Amino acid sequence: MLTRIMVTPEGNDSTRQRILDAIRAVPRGEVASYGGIARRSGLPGRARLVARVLGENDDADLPWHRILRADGRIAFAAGSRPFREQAKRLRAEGVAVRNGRVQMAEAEETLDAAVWAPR
DNA sequence: AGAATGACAGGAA
DNA sequence: GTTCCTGCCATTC
Repeated sequence: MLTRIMVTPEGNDSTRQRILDAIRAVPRGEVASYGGIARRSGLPGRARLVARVLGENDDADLPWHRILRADGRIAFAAGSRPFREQAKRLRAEGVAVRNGRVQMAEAEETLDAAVWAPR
């Protein structure tokens, strides 16, 4: 039916797939923001969608721990179980985590270069 | 239909 | 440097 085709917004699986791919593209030892992933997925301004997809994800191989808020803070409540787990995984990759946050200004640029730079 | 919620972001204070 | 407030998007009550 036409209605069915026309109504499909973006909550479909292909959109989620693009987001997951962008997350998988983040190199080990690097980090990215929710908004950054959204932008690279062709979905500027939909950081919260990225967060939702991550929350519903069940793939153990997905590097979910490399995704932080734009200011470098871990998105989970400080001290919570997932919060500690994320900090642990990041440090395991050599990422400095200080008071639940990392300096990601440089990391973002480095990442952009790694992902987008032609050379 | 209106309000509340959340792994967000950006700018103001 | 931080904390606060507003805007956003999608989903759930």
